[in-house]
Amino acid sequence: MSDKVKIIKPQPISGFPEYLPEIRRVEQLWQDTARRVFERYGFCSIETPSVEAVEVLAAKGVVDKEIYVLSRLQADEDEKTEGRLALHFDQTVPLARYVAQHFNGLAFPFKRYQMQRVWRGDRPQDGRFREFYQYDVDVIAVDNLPLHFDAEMAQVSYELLAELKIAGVRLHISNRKILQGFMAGIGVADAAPIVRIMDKLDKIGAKGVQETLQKSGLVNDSQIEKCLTLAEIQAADAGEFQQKISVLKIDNEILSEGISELSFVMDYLKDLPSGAVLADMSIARGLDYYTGTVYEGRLINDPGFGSVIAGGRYDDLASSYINKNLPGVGISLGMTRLFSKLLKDGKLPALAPSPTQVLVALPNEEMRAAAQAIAQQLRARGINTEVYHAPQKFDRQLTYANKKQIPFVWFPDSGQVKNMATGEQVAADAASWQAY
RNA sequence: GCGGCCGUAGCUCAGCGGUAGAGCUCUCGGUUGUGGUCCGAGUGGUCGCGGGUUCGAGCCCCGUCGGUCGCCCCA
Repeated sequence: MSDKVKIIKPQPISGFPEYLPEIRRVEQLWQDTARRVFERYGFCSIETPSVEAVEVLAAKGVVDKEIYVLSRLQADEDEKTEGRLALHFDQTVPLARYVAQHFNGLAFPFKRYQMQRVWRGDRPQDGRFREFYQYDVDVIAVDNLPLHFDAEMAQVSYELLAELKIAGVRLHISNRKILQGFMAGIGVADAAPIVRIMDKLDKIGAKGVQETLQKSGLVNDSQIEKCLTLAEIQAADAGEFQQKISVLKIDNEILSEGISELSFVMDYLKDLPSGAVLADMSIARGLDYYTGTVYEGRLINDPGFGSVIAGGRYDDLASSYINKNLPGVGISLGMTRLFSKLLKDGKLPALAPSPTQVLVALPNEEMRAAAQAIAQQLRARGINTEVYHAPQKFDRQLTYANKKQIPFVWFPDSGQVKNMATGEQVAADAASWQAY
């Protein structure tokens, strides 16, 4: 109580999410689950610094307007130009740098997962943050990386979502070579801008894509028709995909290669539940460096929300940092985006704000040692236990347990345990008591 | 970076020229140290900030900052 102290009004920083304990516990549950699933497939964990040298981040010619540069509040002029550091905007570039740097210390194919925050200076929006978690899974090999890994990425992603009981996400898969070969086959020189428009198919519809392409003036009507035909191809399995794409009748070597690769991947995934993955020719993520398989996870019921998973295969990932040929394939799960969506829709599991299972009540100061002894016995048996901090009236202590949703309260004076959900109270022994 | 909407209590919002409100939260109480439900009472706001119009501004005008939605781009 002072009118002299200047209060700095606490307020959230847009684009930098933070949660109450009960929500954070769900986030932790996601992380624990992801770790278990990734390790089940033999991926090991690495962690890289939050910052990289600006020149490392910029090596792939990424737009730098979204990169946060790090500087001290009072930096000398020469520090501002030399050896600048910036927050990483993804985990693929740091991985490439890491692999190049530790090349001799790693066994290949190198399978790693990485669950860190990344930063982008983009304008925040629904589902778009400036600081967010990505769970990245990648495999990097020397010279040759078997296609099985491309399928494994989809499999791991699916398995994680299933384990988290997240329904409504579908992984769309394509292959960059198909678009590339197709564009060459119909006589388009610069595919990128056209592909970017085709990518909006699910958002603006076939008509929207057609009109946008017409307005762009980059392609003629006959080409537009072919582009639309291609973009609208979706298939649940390899057989359906080959049947649908064969009607295009475009002869191009790269196109054929892409078709065969995508068929292989889809065939490998045939045992996943139907609807889990979908071959989809309209997707066009990461035009800059993906060279083969590309993935994009979208919400089935809200396609306009944006992608929650993105990834793909890239040849020579680390060529900017080492003179080796290191092909890789990886997938990045945009967990903060997905998390915020489920939170908003009320679809996250409801957890208590505290991990405490038993609150040992404190009747009076004389009982403190006895309360502590009970708590230690329970903790030794793996039960999360806390002792109430002060000898207050029991209604205060119970209110505390109630607010933290602690399921059991132990009364050391009577030697009884109260089940907060049922109100039932029974005698118990800390050496053998079971919660349920 | 460019356009539309919005800033009132801790939270969600009502009030749209004339004494600043509701619900939820929070605190206390409803005798016997036993919570949640229910009932009662109470705390809490220079109405984002600065200027202007007016007898009078939360309300109208200008500016500014912040938020939000869409576009670009992306997880």
